Amino acid sequence: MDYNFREIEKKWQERWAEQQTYRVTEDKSKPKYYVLNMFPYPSGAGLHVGHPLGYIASDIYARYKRQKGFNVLNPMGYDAYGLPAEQYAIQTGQHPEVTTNENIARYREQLDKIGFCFDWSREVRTCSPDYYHWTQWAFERMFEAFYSDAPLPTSPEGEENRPKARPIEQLVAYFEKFGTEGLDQYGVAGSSPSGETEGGFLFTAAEWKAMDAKQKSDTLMNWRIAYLGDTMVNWCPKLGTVLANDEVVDGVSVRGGYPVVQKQMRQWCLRVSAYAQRLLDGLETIDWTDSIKDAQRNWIGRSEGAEIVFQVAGTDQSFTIFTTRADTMFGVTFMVLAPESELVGQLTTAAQKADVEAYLEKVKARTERERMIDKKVTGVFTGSYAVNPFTGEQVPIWVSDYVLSGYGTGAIMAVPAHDSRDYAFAKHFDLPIIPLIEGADVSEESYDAKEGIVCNSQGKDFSLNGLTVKEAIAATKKYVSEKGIGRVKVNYRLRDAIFSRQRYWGEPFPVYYKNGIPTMIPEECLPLLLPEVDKFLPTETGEPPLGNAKCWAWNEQQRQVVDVADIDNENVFPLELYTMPGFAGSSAYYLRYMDPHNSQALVSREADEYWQNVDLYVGGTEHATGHLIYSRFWNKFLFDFGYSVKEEPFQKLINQGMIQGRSNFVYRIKDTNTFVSYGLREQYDTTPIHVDVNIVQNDVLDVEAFKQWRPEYNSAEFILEDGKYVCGWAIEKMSKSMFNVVNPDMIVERFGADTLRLYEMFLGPVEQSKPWDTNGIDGCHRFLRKLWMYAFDKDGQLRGEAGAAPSKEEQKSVHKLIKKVTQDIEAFSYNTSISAFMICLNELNQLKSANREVLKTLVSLLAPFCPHLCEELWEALGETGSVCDAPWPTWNEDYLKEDSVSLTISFNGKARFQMEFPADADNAAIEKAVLENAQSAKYMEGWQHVKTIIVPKKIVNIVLKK
RNA sequence: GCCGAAAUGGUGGAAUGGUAGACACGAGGGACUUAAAAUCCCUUGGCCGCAAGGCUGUGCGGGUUCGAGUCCCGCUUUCGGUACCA
Repeated sequence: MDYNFREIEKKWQERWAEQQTYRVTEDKSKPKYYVLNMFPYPSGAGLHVGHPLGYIASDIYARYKRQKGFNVLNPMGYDAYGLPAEQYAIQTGQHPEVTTNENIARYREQLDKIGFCFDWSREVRTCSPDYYHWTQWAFERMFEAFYSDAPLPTSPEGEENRPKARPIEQLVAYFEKFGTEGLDQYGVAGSSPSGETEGGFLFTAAEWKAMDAKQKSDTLMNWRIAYLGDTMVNWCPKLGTVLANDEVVDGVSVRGGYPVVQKQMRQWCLRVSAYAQRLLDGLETIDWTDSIKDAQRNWIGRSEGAEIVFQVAGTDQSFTIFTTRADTMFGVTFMVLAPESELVGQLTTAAQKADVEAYLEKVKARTERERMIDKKVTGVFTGSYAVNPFTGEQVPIWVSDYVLSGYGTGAIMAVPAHDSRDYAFAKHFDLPIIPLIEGADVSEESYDAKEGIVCNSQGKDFSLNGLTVKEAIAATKKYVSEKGIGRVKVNYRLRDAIFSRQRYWGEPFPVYYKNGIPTMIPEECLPLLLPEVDKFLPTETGEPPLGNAKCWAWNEQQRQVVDVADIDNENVFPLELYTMPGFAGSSAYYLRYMDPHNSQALVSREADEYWQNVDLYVGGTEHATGHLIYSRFWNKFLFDFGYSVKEEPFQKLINQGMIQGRSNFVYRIKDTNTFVSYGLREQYDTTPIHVDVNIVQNDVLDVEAFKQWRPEYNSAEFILEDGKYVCGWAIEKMSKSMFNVVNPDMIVERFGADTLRLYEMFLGPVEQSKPWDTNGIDGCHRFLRKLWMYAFDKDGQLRGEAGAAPSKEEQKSVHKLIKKVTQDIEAFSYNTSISAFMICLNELNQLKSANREVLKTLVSLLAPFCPHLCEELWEALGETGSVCDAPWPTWNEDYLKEDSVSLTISFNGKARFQMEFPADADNAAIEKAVLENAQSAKYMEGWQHVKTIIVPKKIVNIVLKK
């Protein structure tokens, strides 16, 4: 009887479904363990062998933990909103929901064939109203919140004294009482800074009270966590929508590759920046790789510096700059404003007006892409001068696009001697360069390093000369604060997330505009369903696709969605036409899995307290600065209001590597239909052509299949080597156009799911990117067949005597395996543990072993990797229940002890020969024996013995000298 | 530019500072078989040698150490991330 994987896998997949083997409930008698994969976007192309890599890795860990006695939550779902389905809808008129459902069905079918232990009863889809109900709900909660470092005087008793999000009513009450007076001291996060150096956005309680509803609404937008703001956005004209920074790569959209331009637009935003410090601090508490943590740290971009106020010469106007190099105040030779800065208009003199305006026009016309490719120095003088508060000197104020409006204050002091960008600018416009560090040569380039001794820095009542850069920075900060010409300031690179998209296929905002005031749909009326539209394109007037919806207005009185034609009715108001971005639905899905069918809350308190947070999260590094930041932010927000019990959502993170494709090539002789084998191609003038890897085996082309592959190759002729056509190969991205896509279904059909699972893990470390090469899969398949033959004889009878005890050698081999596999799984080193299985089985076969106890242990250990086969063997062994509940074996060190040890004897570090010693021999005895050994004498002849180093159980090194 | 990861046979990859190349693929040879499939055995980093054995070898150059693929310093290359962040 052979190993019939097709029958076995079908049988067990059916049985698991029938018996709901992987269904999990909140069982308080067991410790919990939460394993999560980043849920997939169900694309039309289906899965290729690269996709399940992470799922298999986490599935193995989930099964292992279950066997260890944990109650394991391992759910799966779909990130179902997205551009491809919508683009497809625009082209074909097919509703995105239809395509999405089809794709999901296909994904599910493919996933089911691989034998995952997902609890499908907990499946979530971001596009399902039960689900996006809670996405909308969270948005409303963020709208009704602001962020402050400390409670306000108007906060109720018992309000937590830590930086957190709080109900907006507290801020409103504060305005009622104090206006913006003194608001600064509570560290309130707002997009329009209320600090005294900024000016412009201060109001008294009386002024607040005098505001009408619209003005109050507009004002509060500056503090809400979810707010409407005018921001520069990445606008993709071709897609007709804005995109997040992580949706734009090299100035083009990730989806579709269309050009992206900068544009000022009124958008919904999330005040992620308020959480910058906590997002940074939280990294210390979680178990992620340093590379991902670093990526997030860089993205958040904390920098400590100072804000310093400069007066504009001849006026009473002033403006503030941010610098991390306060020590270079004496080297400031000009100032630069960002083109978008409001100051540009204020500071441009009449004489310079035309030049400045021309420059602004030019800058505006440049796309992000052009700016990135062409970094030549440009700028224009405003005509105004700023006064250096340290020296009283006047320096010109310029405008240039190398200064960004969104960072710091949108204005800088330029120190060309010690900043390479300022240096390039100064050289281009011939502005002075003053070196401030002893020995720094700035004739060719700037000296940017923050080290050295400061010079040329003597002011009226203040000198930095002789100090190190570090000391000088500190001294300047102190001076600036004391003199009231600035303050110490921490800046973050992290921006608020732009939260609206001009698309159809996304969560609708639960917002209507009541006389122009954005108003939330009452919580109890959620979810607000995505309306039907006839066209998925923007409207003729350029509004987003939801503008095509007929039934898209809100009747406040009836509390329901009504026809837009009713808008004349005084109770009917237009609904928001924007939809939410992709990351909206993927930001809190891990919480929903805990309690997916709850219609009263995102997650019940009880379920949340049981499951806490994700213990092991598996996914690709590409989400380092997108999803993994948004999710952490979102969860922290929910944590602040007690909706989530843990501040960090993902305790441990494993990043699986990418599976690259391995393409094959045939070589066509130019202008013929003759193909020459790889080894002979040099003799001809050939063109390499991609050939479908599925008709190539071990780099040998199936010539007949090739002729059938495409009509033009019907009459192809071949020049063979050794009777074979050998193909060339290369490692490339796995993609249809390279004909190197390997489909997991095909592998499952040919070798079985257990072989696929084993091989994907055997390929190399989970975290590492590696090419897929089907060639090696035989080895894994062979191992499973050998295991089958270990279990059964030719007649299909279980080998070995029932109840027979394993021999000492068998025990030793098996316990070695238990130890190795257990330790390797804990370290996610699956490839080496699979090797250990192979070694163990070879040892057992050497021993002519046939023992059911041994088999039972092997099956228990292999079950996480190859569940179908192990279920079959488990059943054959007469065990009841599923093998996923087989207790994890433990090893006994006694079996691993050796009677004797073989030591390598080396001389001056060079290994020469082996000697056997009793396991309990002491070092003195070993040294004596080695030195007296005849072989040793040979190597020691003419040398003098210095010392002997003995590494227990490994090596004896004799150190000699002449 | 900056940050991060990596570099080991024909290939994927193993090696708590202790015999480099485990395990697997591929290749070569052999056994069984009418044949094929399957299975089993041997060889397989390079060089020298009939052999015993020797030399050499983990991207490059130094260093620490009795001993370095592993640690330190300086490079090269590749891959990821990020980019006028003052």
